[in-house]
Amino acid sequence: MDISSVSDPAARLVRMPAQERRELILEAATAVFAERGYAGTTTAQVAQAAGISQPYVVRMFGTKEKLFLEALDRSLGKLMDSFRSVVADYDGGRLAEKVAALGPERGTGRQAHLKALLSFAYADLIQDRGILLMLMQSFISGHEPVIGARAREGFVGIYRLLRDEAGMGEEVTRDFLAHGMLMNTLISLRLTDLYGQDAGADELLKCTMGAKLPLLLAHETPRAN
Amino acid sequence: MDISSVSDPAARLVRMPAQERRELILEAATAVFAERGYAGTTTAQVAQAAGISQPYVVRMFGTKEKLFLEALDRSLGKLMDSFRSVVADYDGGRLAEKVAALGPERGTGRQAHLKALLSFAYADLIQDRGILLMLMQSFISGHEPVIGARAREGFVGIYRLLRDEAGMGEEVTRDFLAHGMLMNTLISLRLTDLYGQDAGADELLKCTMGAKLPLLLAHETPRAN
DNA sequence: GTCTATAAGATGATAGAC
DNA sequence: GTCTATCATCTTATAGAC
Repeated sequence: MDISSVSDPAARLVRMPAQERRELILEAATAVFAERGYAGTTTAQVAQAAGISQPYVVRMFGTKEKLFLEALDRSLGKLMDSFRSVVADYDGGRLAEKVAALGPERGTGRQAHLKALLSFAYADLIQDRGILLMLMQSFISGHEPVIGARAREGFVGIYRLLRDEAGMGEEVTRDFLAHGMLMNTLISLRLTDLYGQDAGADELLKCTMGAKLPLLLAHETPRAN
Repeated sequence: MDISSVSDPAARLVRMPAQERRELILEAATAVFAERGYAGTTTAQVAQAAGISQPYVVRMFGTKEKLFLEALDRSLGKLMDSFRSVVADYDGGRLAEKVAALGPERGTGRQAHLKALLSFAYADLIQDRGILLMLMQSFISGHEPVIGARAREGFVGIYRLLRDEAGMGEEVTRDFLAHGMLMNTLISLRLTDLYGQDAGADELLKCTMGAKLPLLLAHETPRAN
């Protein structure tokens, strides 16, 4: 995703409904905050990515912090929506084929099935680096009074969704989260950049991502700078 | 760890050997970079934490980036030293008592034993938030040309150490790393701040940290700001 | 080895025009 | 709804004294 072209830079001064512009800015902000972090991102970078002026970004969201919070909420929302729809589809019997394709080595029973299905859904979702990295950025914001609090709420919310709403139980949820965190780290680190060049990186990626690796490598991941 | 008192602020203008001052600055830099990240940290904050002037920090390390790299290397070094010494002690039979105390539910055999022992060593090491958070900061620096490259090298180095040098094998190493990443996330997020106040947070912490939880809660974790 | 002074360049946010 | 101009602040790094 090329940050500088989230929207057409030539198309300035185009009036548009506030809600539409809002979403456009949030998408741009997600991409920039994701790579550069809260402190490392300037409102001018977000503005450029969204194709509008810097003061307008501030005008629309009040402060940089509020903009970050909205972008984080948006990512968390997409994640929870994705998980909820998998659970609903599984319970509605609409994933019977996918379940059959999983094979027995991933375990049997509802919890094991959900774990595998949700893991695929997650790998799918985080093909959008923006979403994944917004989460990662939130994880390291524990010390920030406002953002940190929201980050904790978000994480606990996902844990509850998985353990209680989806009914995966304590241990399965923990293992699911643990492997998710490892996937996060490998992607965030851009370990895929070393794929084919470093035997250790290759094996770690294969072993961690399994059948989901091709999805990752398909990424165009231009080193933003 | 109170950032503002890593060294005595009153003790200015005390001459000391360059190497000693270097280590002092690196320790201060680790604490500050850890909480606020690379972009969010100013050289003035590091200077204050180290009890010296801002220009002297720059003078000694050249640039903020070089300072960060040295602090990261220092943390990575401590981590690898810790892991290597566990492996050496295990193979030297010097951990027989600890192994016996593990109980059978953690598995038997060299790999399972090492996994459990290393996991305790890790929990011990990251009682120093600085080390853990420096690693986390490096994980999200994938897009930075210099820091990102070092971060990838460091991660692959640890993977190799565990898999090959320690002989834990692919799957066990992956699971070890995965659960380590989850621990990292919970600590970095300061989820312990919610302990006793949020049932979800409590159960996630207990389930993830197991016997290592008391270690975590013992922390004085003043919300730096 | 360590400091003070300061240059040179961002950056978040506000004011006010169109 | 959107922009231009601009302020006040902060930040890295350099120069040079002690």
